[in-house]
Parts: sequence; structure tokens; C-alpha cells
Amino acid sequence: MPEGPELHLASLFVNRMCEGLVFTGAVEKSEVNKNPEVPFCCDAYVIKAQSRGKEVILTLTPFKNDGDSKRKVGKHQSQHPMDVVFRFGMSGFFRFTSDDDIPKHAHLRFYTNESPRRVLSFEDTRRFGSWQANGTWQKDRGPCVMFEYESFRENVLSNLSDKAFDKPICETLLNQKYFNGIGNYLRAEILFRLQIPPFVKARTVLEGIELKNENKKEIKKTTDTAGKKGVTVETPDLLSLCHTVPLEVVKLGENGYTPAKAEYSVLQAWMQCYSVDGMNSLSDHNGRTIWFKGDPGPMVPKGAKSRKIKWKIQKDHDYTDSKKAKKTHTESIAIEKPAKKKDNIKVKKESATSKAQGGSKRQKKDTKRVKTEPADENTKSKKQGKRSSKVPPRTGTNKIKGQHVEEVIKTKRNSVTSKESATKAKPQRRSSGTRRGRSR
DNA sequence: CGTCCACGTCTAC
DNA sequence: TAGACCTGGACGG
Repeated sequence: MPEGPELHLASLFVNRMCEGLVFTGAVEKSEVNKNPEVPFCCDAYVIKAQSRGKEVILTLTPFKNDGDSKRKVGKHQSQHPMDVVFRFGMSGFFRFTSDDDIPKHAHLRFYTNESPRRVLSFEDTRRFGSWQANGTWQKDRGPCVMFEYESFRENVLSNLSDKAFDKPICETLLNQKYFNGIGNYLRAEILFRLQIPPFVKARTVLEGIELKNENKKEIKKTTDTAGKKGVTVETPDLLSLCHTVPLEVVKLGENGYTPAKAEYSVLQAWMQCYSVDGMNSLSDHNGRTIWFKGDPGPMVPKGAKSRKIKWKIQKDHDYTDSKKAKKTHTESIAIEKPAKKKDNIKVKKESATSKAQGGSKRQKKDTKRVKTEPADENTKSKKQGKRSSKVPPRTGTNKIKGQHVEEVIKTKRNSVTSKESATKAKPQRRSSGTRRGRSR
């Protein structure tokens, strides 16, 4: 889940879980992970987190016992605070567990000084994540779209001559030099809100914004604590949505959505476009799937189209009937030269007429298979067998659909159980989103 | 069992 | 602009 909102939620999680706790000893790294060791060791230290775009910094600060300076300065005791910067890759997140419950892919671990000690772990299944001790916010990453909005906006609008804006808007949105925090699902959701074709040149889209906003005020934060209908906001532009849309996800988190707890279903229920049945999708020039509705725009990668809308129905909690025969749906969408100007473009989904011409171009995959496998050693003797991918039948509450979601979210705003439950979220795909435009 | 796909960078022809 | 880097879930045969 790691896009800007998840990174921020991760920092909130760390601060909440570690508040008042004292950590001790060395920071442990798993053997398999190739990231550098974190040379920090201290009898007593505290942990604080902060985020910026798609990075999180953990600050480890030696804790001095007030009153008498009882703390003996050990051999290699760290005396000064250390910042460790994290990037989450495709699967990183923080988790706080008991010592006996350290997850399989916990690659960096911080231990509390409690009796049965507990552990803050950086978990990262795919190991694309990275960290750097004594690190700083990565140079070349722009201001955070969520919490440095003014400078983010300035950074984009004052650099439109950069060739980064020669690309299709959907690709430029992933450029962290200008859109620090935006990732694959956010770009789809943002463009969808304004119905901007993903393959329109970025500069074209942004130049318009610059003009329109010359004298306008920014969008007011919707600070709706009671869901008022106030919302008297002028039409948001693309840059303001790069700010507000991620903040909507942060809000989901404040109301219960916890990336680390696999409550991905809440996020999925929020998504209006990304991976949603009925939407179109194509591979961009970098091989990343862009989801959108309607016209793809003129700069579509030639040759390869790509489509494939598949949706899985939740397996568990079924209605026993086996009529859910329709499992996967794959439809081809022929991109018929959108260069036709506006001609017709009926939106409402292409009719998948003839198949795409030739184009058997093998799409770039995630890589080849290299037969090697160090396999994460289970640091520490792990007893627990697998949790079985079985998902407890659930008491039907997990419907999550339409406004029911609103209730679920509101309802579970209370505690956040420190124990990490082992139940995995069931994969699920909305069968039909029939509820659009329920804006707040 | 094999193929495809995944919320992201990195760096090397 | 291709790979590389990884694990694992869904799906197809």
C-alpha cells in the first residue's frame, strides 16, 4: 500500500504505538536483506516518526533518565539521535508485535525494554524497500503533495519547461521530483476525478491550471468534522486534487483503515477507478498499468495496448450458490486512434470491436525467473505454522459496498488494538460499483 | 504446476 | 527504455 498516504499513516502508527515506550539495545537487520546495517545501539532510546511524500524518517533519540544520571555509558553506546530514512518499495510497512510474533519478513527490528519485550518491525515481503542510517529526505524528491502543498504547487508551476512535462500526464504524475507521494492508484483516482485523459501531455494539462489559478485561492481544506455540506469550493484543479485526494486516504486511516493490518478492503471501497470493474486500463510507457475511464488521450504508447479487466469475487462469505460462475473477465479494448479529435467518443466504454492490430508485443513483465532462492530465514525460531490462507467466514459484516462503508468506517473509529491480528484481508473485487458521485 | 500481476524505485546497455 | 530486484496470491491447464 505504500503511496504517500500509507507512508504518513505509517508514521502516525509508529508515533502512536511507541509513545511512552523506551527501546533498548541494537537495531537488528535480517540476514537476507541487502540494505545497510543501522549502527545504533543504546540502553534506552525513544522513537519518533515523520513522513514526507513517499518517505518516512524514524528518529532514534537516546533517552536520559531524569534525575540521577544513572545511565552508564556503555561501550558502544550511541550518544546522539540518529535519523533512519525509509522508502517502502511495493510492500513495506511497520508493525508492532510481541517478541514471539515477529513476522516472517521483518527486516529491521527495534526492541522495547519491557519485560516480555515487544518489537517494532519494518516488514517488507518483496524487499524493494530501503533504508539509510543517518539519512535525509532524498534529494531530488519534491515537496510532499500532502503536507507541503504550497511549495509542491510552486515547484510544479515554476518548472513547466522541464522535459519531465513532455510526457503523458499519467506518467509525469509518478515523477517524484514533482509529485512526491503520488503512486499508481492515486494517479488514477486523481485523473478520474477530473476526467482527464491519462495520455494527454502533462504540460498541456498543467499550463491550463496555471492560468486559471493565477489569482485564485487554494482549495480550502474540507475540515468537515461533521460532514456538513458546506463544501463551497471552486472547481478543484489537478494540483489541488494531488493534495486533497491523498488526504482523503489519510482520513480513511484516521477512521480505521490501517495499511499494516491489511484493511485494504476499506481502501478498495474508496477507490472509484483503480482496478475497478468497468474501468479501462492500459500499460504506460514504463509498463505500469494506468486505470481510467473513457478516452485515453493522444499519447498512448503505440503498438501495445493492454487491457484486461479481471475481477475476482470474494471467495468466502458466499451465498453458496455456485452460480458465481463468472470468475474472470477479460476484455480487449481496441484503442482506435484517439487522435480523431473529439469526433464522438461516447465514453461509456469502448465496444471492443475488432482486436488490436497485430501488436503481439510481449509486454514487459516484472522480470525473468532466476533460479535462486535464499528464502528469508526465519530469524528466530518460528513455531507458528502458516496461518493458512483460509479466511474466517466473517460475519457478513464485510459487505462493504455503497454507503454501508461509511458506517463501517465511522463505527470502527475507536481503538486500534496494538496486537496485530493475523487475519488477512480477503481479496475481493467489487462486482459493480453502481454508486457514483456520492461525494461528501 | 506455470503464468501473470502487484500500492516502486534504481542503474545499466 | 529495458531489465533487475523480490515474494506471493489469483488464475489457468
